[in-house]
Amino acid sequence: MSHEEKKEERSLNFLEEIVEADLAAGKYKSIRTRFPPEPNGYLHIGHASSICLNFGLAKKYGGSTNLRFDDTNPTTEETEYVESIKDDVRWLGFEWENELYASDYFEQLFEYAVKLIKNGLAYVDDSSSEEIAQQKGTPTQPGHRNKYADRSIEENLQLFEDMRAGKYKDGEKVLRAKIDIESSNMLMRDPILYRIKHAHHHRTGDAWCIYPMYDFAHGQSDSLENITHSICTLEFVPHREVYDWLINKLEIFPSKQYEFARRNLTYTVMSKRKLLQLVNEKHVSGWDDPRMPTISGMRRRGYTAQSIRDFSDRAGIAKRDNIVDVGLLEFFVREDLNKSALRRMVVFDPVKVVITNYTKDEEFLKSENNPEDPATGEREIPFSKEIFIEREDFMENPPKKYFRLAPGQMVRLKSAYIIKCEEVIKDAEGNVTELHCTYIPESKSGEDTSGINVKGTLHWVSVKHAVTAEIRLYDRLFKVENPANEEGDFKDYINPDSLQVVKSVYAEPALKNAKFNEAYQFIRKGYFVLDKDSSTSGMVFNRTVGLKDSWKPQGK
RNA sequence: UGACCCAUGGUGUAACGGUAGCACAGCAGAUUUUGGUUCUGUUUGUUAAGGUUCGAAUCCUUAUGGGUCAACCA
Repeated sequence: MSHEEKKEERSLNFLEEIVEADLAAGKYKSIRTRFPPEPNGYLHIGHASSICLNFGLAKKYGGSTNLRFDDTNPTTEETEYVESIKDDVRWLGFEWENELYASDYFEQLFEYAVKLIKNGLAYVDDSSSEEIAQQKGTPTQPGHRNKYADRSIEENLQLFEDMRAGKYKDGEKVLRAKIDIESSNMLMRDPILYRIKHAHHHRTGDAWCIYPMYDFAHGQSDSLENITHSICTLEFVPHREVYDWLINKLEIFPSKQYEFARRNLTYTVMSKRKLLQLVNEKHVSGWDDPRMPTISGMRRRGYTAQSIRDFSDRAGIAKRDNIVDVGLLEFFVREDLNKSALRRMVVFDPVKVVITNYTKDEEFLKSENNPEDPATGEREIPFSKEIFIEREDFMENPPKKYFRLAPGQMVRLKSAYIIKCEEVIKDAEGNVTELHCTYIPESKSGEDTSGINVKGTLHWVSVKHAVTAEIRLYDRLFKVENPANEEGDFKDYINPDSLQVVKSVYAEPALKNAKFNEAYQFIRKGYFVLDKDSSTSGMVFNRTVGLKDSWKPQGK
């Protein structure tokens, strides 16, 4: 029996295995992870995977997670990004143990550098950027040291102090670790530890004019925070050798780095550099454009935190390159929204239906707010002699399995009556302008005694009661699955039809009370949320995702 | 002509020397006052060649393919 139970459990990913082994071996009493964004852009769905991974791991094994901003490059980093990142992590549903900054450690890092110099493991190099690159060799050719590598400890100490004191201009000197200039790992060829940048830092202001490089900040910050498992993406694999070397020489807490493959998604790009380009060159309206794969864009689009967490969990992690079908993400939003979205009827492209035998002025019909959740109750929908239906829900010459309206055919109007199309009215050009129908009074929804069975059910809106709204329909941002892999500029593959705006759609009056952050399902159309561009003069809805549509017009 | 990482259906991810499974997608059907939901069934896979073993997706070797590394970015 316990055997059966075990088989039901989801197996561990490779990081969970490492953590369990470490815990079992008594290596740590509890684990500590960190999420270390650089505040130079907005978080995207790839980061969400990392967030879910780091916070999820700590949560699962009773540890904690720090939010640490990797802010060692003052020229690209801004407070605006810090705030958006904090918002996004909170919105995703995670709480950090401590809010920390690599810049908190600048003084400590400086002392670490001094220690290396005193031990003859770092030196000040006066070479230019080009010279250093040239002397470093190539991946297939070893590098060679220059004369500065032979400077005395005393001289190095003095020079490094002078760098800090601002005696030199940007680029005049750097501090380098003395590791192995001939290593097959280029990152071990005396990597730069500190560079001079007379730049204003978003937190330390003008206190410093030298800033540590990633390799001399990240591992040390991990160590200072007693991070047990420092999880990063694959491109940092070669950095691990430097990471370990520095921790070893500095004799500080031995944090360990583990790498996993970053999450890629089809029909979008996932690098901050590319996303920044889309924003700066106005291909999108901003970082939170609903077409962007950013957390803020997806939130505005109507994605729920739950669906993103489910996605990250289900997609899993491993060490091989991957590109997940965006359809998986859409599956999880639909799954979540189906349970929670309030149903409303909205006609996007109307054609008028006149119910010729309807004699009442109007009546109010009841309809469930969400068939998946009876607790949401019912609402009233006004019905009258003239209604709108979707233009695509009528065909004069329908194909075989067309369940909608056609001359002489009957359909059910959702939560109302069955109607029959009697006459098609056209203008001079032959366009359908009106449909004249009759209704079956005994077919009223909920009290149908007509005995008539129809295959199709349409959504509709009473003409004189309709309210209008603007809707924004989004499609994939790029025309190809992996724009980053295509020839030439990735921007050449932008989908010109990724946004379709319909200025005026017709909705049932209940939609007038739509609230922000509440999901709606426009019946037979898709899931929508109110956009922040809405005002008292008009509502604007974003389509989060369409409904799954298994109808194939071409039958056969 | 280097080093390192990786290779399981269309996609993602399991199987830890012993029946290749799960999710999405696809296909077929049932139910349905949303062509939605729900339910049922189903197609498709271990990069290749050797070796070790009673037994290999798993271990070894080689090949092939993909990725990463030559920012004073992270």
